[in-house]
Amino acid sequence: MDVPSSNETRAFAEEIFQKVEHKSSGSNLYRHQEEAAPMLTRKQRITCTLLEADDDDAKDVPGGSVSVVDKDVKRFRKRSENPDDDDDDEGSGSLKQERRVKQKYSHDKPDDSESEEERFRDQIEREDLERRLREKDASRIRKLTEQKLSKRDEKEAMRRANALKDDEIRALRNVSRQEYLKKREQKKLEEIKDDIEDEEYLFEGVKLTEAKQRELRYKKQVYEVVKKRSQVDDNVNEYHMPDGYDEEGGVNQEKRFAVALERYIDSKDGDKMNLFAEQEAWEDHQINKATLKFGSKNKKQSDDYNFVFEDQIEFIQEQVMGGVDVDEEEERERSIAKSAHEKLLADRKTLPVYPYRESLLKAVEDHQVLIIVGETGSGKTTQIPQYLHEAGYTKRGMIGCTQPRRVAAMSVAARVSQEMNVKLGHEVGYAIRFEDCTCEKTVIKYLTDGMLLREFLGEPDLKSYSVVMVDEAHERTLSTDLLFGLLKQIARFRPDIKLLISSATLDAEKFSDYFDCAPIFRIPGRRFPVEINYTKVPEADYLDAAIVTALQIHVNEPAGDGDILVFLTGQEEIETAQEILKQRTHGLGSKIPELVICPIYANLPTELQAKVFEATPQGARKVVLATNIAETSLTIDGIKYVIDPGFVKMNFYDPRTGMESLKIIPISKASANQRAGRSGRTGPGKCFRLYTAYTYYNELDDNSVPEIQRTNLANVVLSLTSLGIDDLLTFDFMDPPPSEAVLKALELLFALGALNKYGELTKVGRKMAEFPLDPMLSKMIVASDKYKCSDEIITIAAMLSIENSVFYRPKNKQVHADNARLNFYTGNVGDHVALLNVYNLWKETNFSAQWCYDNYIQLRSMKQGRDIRDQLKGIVERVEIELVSNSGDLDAIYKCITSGYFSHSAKLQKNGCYRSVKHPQTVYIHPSSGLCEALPRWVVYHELVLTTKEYVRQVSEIKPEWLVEIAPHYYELKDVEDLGSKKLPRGKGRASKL
DNA sequence: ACACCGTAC
Repeated sequence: MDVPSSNETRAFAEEIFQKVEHKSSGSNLYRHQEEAAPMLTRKQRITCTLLEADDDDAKDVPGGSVSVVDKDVKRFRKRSENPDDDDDDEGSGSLKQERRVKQKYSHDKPDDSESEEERFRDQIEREDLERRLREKDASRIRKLTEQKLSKRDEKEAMRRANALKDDEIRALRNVSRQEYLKKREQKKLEEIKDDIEDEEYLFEGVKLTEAKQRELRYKKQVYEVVKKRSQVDDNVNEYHMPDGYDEEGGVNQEKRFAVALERYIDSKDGDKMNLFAEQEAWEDHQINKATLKFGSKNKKQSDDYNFVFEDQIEFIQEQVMGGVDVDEEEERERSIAKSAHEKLLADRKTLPVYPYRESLLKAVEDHQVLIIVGETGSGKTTQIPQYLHEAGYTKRGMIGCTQPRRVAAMSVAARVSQEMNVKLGHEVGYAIRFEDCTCEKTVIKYLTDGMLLREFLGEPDLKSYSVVMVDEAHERTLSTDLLFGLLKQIARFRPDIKLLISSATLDAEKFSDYFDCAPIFRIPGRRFPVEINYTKVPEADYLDAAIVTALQIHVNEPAGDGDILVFLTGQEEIETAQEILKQRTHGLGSKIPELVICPIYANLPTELQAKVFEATPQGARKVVLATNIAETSLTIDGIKYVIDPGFVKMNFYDPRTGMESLKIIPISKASANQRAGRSGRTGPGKCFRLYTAYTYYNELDDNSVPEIQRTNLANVVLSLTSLGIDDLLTFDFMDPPPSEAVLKALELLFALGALNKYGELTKVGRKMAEFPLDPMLSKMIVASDKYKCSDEIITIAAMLSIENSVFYRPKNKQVHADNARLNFYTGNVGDHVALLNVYNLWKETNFSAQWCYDNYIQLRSMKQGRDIRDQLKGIVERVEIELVSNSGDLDAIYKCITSGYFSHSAKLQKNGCYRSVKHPQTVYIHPSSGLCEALPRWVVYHELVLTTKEYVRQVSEIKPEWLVEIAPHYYELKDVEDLGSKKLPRGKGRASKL
């Protein structure tokens, strides 16, 4: 190959240029003229030579091909003949300004004392500066021109691609699609054959690298498979080649050929690499599918999967790293590595974070708090704790790394334990609710952020930790936000503890500001390019637009090249979209390839969720209709297209009314980028945003409202109070919650008896803080001691914490599901007792899965409920509440519920709606409740949610006199005495003293 | 006439 590419030359030249400029700036230049001047000239000469090598562009640079030194001399001669002629050059504004400054500077010096030589030197300096500025302008212009050119190329490529699509559409109309596909496939086949022959000829007698050999083998395999299929299989629909290489015809062949040659030599040209990587990824994919299809399906699959996975990692590395030395060395290292573990170690070195190991350790050494910014896949979560361990930080205590999700904590811990070649739960462990997989030996501990928060309660200085890393901090969960405040606090009196805040966002300055200007350490990520498309005009109906877009992609893009992911807002919307898609694809029949529709949302039963992870059948395409669950919580392989309508359903809590509202709101820019990124996980992807670019740049917020500002804080306030933080209004939150919400929480805790009038924790409050539940539920459990029904109450508490996912109600079987649910309401009981019945009946069947299935109950939620119940049982014993059962006395249970929920009372009105007592407001019983038709006079409810109406959910009937009996500090007799009268109670009289 | 996500010693 010839000299460095033009890009490289230019970059080098610019770099030198900057150094020169830096060196010459300021007064230094004048103080060390003798030193500086010759150096300048030499460096300039190098720059110039380099620019000359870059011949195409050099012509655009004024004077670029003329030797600087010669020019200088000429210009000086001219100047010395005509020293006052200063206006022959037309500089930019900044140039002129700089010149003026310079002149002023030289005027400051007394003119008469200046020797001729000094003036000469000064002039050279000035000329130098001018020339440099001019060159800078030139390079900017050059860059702009390049950009323009590449844009033009892009347009051209797009035009060609569109022309092809038109072709395809025409083919669809005129010829039968089958015929068209067949033809195209044959053409493809010929192309592959040519390609293989070409390469074989080219590489004849050359010793090939292993990768190259494999590549050739793949190509042959592909050829065989395709040939076989085109001979045997008449159903072309099931399989055809992707469009990717039709677009550029012969030119592209050349490119591919060139790339094949340069592959291990020239890695600078990103586009070529992408093109190749895409093709290779496709080939790998196809071969894998072909081999999988003929192999046994149930076993050995994991091995095959691993094999492919590694190959994919390999090709990712080539994209990121490239370069002849590194690659071959790696190749050697890999082929030498025999055991799986050695391979893991080799993989570790290929992660983007690896080159930063030393500087990272240095930074951690020098600073107590460090903000780490790195894209997903940079290896920060798995590698950094290991580096710190290797550097000896674990001698003083554990390294804790928090994750917002349980699965993440578990899987990362498993991966790291493999890499370190230790058993999971020994040196490397994880801690999540219900599962503590650590021991005394544990030095690296992955845990959920909520879990670390709980650990704070038992160990307020976290002395067993030497390093705490808060991962995925940009997600700003309630727990991470609290951890920020607490960690910042302990960092002050524990100078030995190190804090790492890791985030994927570019908004790291905010984190840095919060942690007293902590330094930001950036690790470049590894990612495939994602092409982003906006709509031209705003779309009125995003659901319809999403469906149309999905079908467009399905028809226009080659089948088998990647699946589609659509972000919708909720279960109902997903079900609607599913039906419409089914209808439309059914209407098209066999004209288009098969479209597999996979819904996914958190409340979908596990068996149905699994469908989304199954491999897409050959020749078909999967379209995944997902809620926000696909944004962060789960990753689906094979997604190439993302459709983003730009909306999300979010929960907002209004502390004034105590009402939660589920609102569909536009997403944030951060969210939009996260969604787009889901398409570029395993190869180049495309994202279709169903809103305009203007909307994105001008109407979307940068980040979503952090959870702490839109949630009920009762639990948070109780936890913090039990940590001894009593002044919550001045607590150092990164984004403080509205003070109204804090006050509301304090008010509630006071009413529940958890705090005294000085805001201090009471005995009851201390007990309540032990429970990982809402304070109202905790109070209910604490009160059960008095009513002797703790056994039932902890079941109800456990069931209420999973309330929304107990009953499964699919759209097409709503009637069946509703009938099944009625069985639990026999005896006209409230929702609380119905939940108790569900649990007890399930327990009687010995926790049968079949029983759940028969009764439209979610097994997953029930299991979770059982776990929570077991945990509560343990805590109940510890806080010395007697565990007794009193199943006969339902009134005791209702009274117990009232002890926690007296503030959530509502009274029936004449027209069938309810009016909440404390903050007068019209509410309705949620249609899912068993009491929505019975309409009892007085009820307590678990929660108040605004969806389409103000609904109260999980309702039980109570007697009004209980309110006064149980909460005399909250209700007076006159609040409930108008029991018999039909008159509406006046709002004025009901407000009570606190 | 109806439900986003995730999490808690």
